[in-house]
Amino acid sequence: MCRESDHAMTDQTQHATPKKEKPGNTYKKTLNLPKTPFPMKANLVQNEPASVKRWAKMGLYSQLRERGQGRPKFVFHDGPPYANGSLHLGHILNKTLKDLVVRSRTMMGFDVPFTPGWDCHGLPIEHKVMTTLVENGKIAKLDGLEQDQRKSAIRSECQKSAKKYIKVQATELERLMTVAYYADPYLTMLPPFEGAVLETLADLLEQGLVFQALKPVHWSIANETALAEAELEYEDREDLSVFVDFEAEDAAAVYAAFGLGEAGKDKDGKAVSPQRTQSFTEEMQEDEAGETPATLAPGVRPSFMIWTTTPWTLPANLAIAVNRRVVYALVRIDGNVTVLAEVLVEQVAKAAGAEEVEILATTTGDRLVGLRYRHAFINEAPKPIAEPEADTQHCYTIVEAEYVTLEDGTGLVHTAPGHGADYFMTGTRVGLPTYCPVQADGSYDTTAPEWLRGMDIWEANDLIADRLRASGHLFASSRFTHSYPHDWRSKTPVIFRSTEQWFIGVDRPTAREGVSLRELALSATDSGVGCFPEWGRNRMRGMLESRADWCISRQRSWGLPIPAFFTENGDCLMTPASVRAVARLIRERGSDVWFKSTPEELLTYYDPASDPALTDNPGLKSGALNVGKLTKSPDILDVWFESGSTWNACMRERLGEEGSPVELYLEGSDQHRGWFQSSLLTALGATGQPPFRAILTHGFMVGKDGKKLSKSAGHTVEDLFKLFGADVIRWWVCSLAYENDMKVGDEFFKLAGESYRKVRNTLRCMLSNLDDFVPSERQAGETPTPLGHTADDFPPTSIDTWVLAEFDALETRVVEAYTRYDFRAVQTSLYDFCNDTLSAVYLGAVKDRLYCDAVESPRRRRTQTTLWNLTDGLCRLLAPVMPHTADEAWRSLRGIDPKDTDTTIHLTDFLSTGSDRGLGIKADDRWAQVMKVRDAALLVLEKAKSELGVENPLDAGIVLPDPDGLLGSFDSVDLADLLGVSVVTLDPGASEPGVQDLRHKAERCERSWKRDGTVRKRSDGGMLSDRDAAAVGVV
RNA sequence: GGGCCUGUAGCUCAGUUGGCUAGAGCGCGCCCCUGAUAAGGGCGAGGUCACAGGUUCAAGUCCUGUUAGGCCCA
Repeated sequence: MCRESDHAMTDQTQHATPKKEKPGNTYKKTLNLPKTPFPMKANLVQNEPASVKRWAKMGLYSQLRERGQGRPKFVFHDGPPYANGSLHLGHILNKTLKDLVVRSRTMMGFDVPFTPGWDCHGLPIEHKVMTTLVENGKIAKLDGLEQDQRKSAIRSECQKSAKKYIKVQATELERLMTVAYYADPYLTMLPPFEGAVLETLADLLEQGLVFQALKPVHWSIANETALAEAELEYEDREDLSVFVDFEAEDAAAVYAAFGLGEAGKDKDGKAVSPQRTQSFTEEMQEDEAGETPATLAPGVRPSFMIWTTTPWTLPANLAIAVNRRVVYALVRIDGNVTVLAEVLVEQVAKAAGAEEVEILATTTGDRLVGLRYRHAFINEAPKPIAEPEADTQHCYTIVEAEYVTLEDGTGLVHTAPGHGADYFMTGTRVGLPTYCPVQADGSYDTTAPEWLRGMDIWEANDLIADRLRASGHLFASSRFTHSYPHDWRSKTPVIFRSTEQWFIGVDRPTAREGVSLRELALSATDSGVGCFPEWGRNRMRGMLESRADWCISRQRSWGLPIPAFFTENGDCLMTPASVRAVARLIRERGSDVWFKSTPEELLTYYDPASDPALTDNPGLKSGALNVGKLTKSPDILDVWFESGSTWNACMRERLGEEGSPVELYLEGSDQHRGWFQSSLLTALGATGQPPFRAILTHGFMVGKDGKKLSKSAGHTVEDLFKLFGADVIRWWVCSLAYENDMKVGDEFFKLAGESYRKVRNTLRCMLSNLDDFVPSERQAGETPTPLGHTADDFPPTSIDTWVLAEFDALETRVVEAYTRYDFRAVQTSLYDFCNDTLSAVYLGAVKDRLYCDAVESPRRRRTQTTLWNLTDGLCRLLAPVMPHTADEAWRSLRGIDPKDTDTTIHLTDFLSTGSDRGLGIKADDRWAQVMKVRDAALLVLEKAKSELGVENPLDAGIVLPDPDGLLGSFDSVDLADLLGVSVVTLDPGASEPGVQDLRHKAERCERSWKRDGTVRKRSDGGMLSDRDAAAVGVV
């Protein structure tokens, strides 16, 4: 039926047949051959969950805390992942790195409490919940509810979703074998946490950093609500696009900017136009462009031409932006003299069907900055209703902005700070008000020109175009199809509309230091905070220098309410005391209380009479404040403010003063703008001190090709555990150069699996030679020196001493690497030690004495003592990386009963830590020289293989050159075993190692296969060396 | 488009303040062992240090530009 398997069977038989009986097997049973229950196959998929269960049963985390009493604390803190979906590789990376920190510092003698956290509020969850509600039709019911009830209903769904994913992620994280306080994580949606966040907000208010201002947000007219980026759907839409001329205020200044010192002439005084003779005069400025005769004398008032697809925003135009580096042309087009980007002249002329086009002069954008213009249909710059005192002196000026491009339009950008994020930034920078005459329902308010008031903006488009055409300001117009954002629910077009938002000002002085948050943050970044890697400092600085005020309000349901109240007159009540009062209530009842209680109830703990902050505000002065008439703010806090407050709401809340500052924040490099920064700003604002002593960043996972990882590609975390096991995944993470991008792919996990197996087999090899070994009671502490061996029994020249000293060096190197968070160095050091020092050198060398020496021979017992200590120490160094395997091997070493759930390596320290101090054995300095000789000898041996036909090193002897008499101090059997040969002789006169073919010179011991020169026929008839004869008990 | 970062053998990475014939592990090839055996060991072949300029007696290492990629902005 299955031919292939038949073949396979045949093959096996064929291979099996020629296997001949080796001579000497009669003595095999007299050897001490390796034996161990520690399996070669790890079977991590089954065994890891058993370990996880065992640690849970023993209460490892709480036992660690108990043991940590009195130890110095290492204050470490978890940045909260978002409670949405299950874990991905990025989480695995981040959480494994954190666990390496927790476990290594713990084993270095610190108490490292570590509370995991989750970011629970926010749009992604709310959006997902809303999508589900829309899909299953339940939304209709909710939309019929009163606002607070509707929000409460949505919030309860969101909470369910967050809880669900917290559970999913926590399970996965425990499966990853991270050690943390999973019994009581911090969740940003828990009442005490929420209360503490609001208290941080109160601290910032106290410092004068929190204020209200207008800011444009995506706005759905249909639903009268603000929308986030994720709630937009882009669809094609046809709009009216218009080219509009805005006349220059000072024509002479414009001509001067184009190098036309005297109007109509270039720098050389040459007339730019034959018709032009008259010099530019003040009177000329009064001329209307339309009145200038067809002669088109350049003396006419020039215009700045802009292009827009949203004519309805023109009433809010407050500036025109240019790019400093772009070349602009002064052009005569069909009777007008206008300014636009030189490279776009042809395109614009074509779009308008202009016939007469002449470039009169050119200049660069920087020459235009600062020129003033007149609005096409508004005489005096308007002020926002909410800010009647707004400063309008900088309106109607040419400004510069980086976003000006030459892709379409005119190279001059209509800038309405109230109607766009870019425009808003520009407006803020140059001091323009955030003017937005559009109301929530999409109609113009009373600050708009009379002919627009109350009108719907979409209707206004045509009206405005007509008006511009009539006044001669419309250069051209056309229908334009472009991709335009739409509300995901109503499918209607979205607009940018300015609304009142809350901000944390980064340039406002704190009451405490009198210095701005930006300055505080920059100086902390420069000196107060450590950065791993160091370039994080630069990156952070750059981001702090350019960042804008922090908008902390969101118009959503799933979050922590901003505890502001409004009076009937529109005055706002949000003082440190009022916020603390609400915080107290929220600590007791959670933020849901905000949506279920009246302002009066919410302010139960608030006493206006004793609030000093009210005295400055005439509208709120005690007596003037009628709590019963207040309304609640509908806004919630930006989730970044919540996570940015964890240093307080988690760390100080749980550890008190000991909880700050945190020693280390460890996240991906995207958090330079995210969590690192939000935490830094809130802490500096609230306390004046940075929340962390150092930040460590890692890079991102990329595909095999070095490109961004696609979301769907690769395995799920569950798959990874099943395919490779958590220890292998962790070993892989440990091997990464995490400061850069890291490539992922199955082959990398497989590779990690192979090197894991190497480590495992090395441990197994040592364990298998300790099967008959019982550590003695003689040495105190956790690392007994077995069976009568003390440090005195380890002469500096013995090979055991050498390897123990190598281990000491390894331990120092590894612990130091752990300290520097250089886990890659940890991994390579550990691997190299297993692969090279142990597997290739030491274990090969001591095989003979372990197998062939009499069981109780001091030499054999000394080596076992060494192996025991090596295994013990190595397991400890490996424990942070592979918690399961290290524990498994360590328990096997001590012969711990599998049913024993109380004993684990994870309650021990590194050997070099505190009382667990190692043997402190010192090896001979000349070992380095011996190892060099070894390398040279192996090379010669390799040559002998092909030249002499000596294939088995035990058939050879080696003559080592020893000009300095250095090797004489070493045991020649040690030297021979190190080379795997039968004998070593020293020759002071030789310069190169030499090989002796012993096959015909010396008999082969039937038991040890060595030809050491002492082999002869024994009383039992066998050919044995002296050592083997003694071991067997014959003469 | 801007800020920060990365590019050294097929793969993953070391290469301190510029001074080596540029290293290691994996993989690969050849060989040994069969008493760590679905293991173990030895030897060997692989590199114009992304590319192009420049500084210097000397550059993987410093400077400039180009190119490919990543993160964050725009």
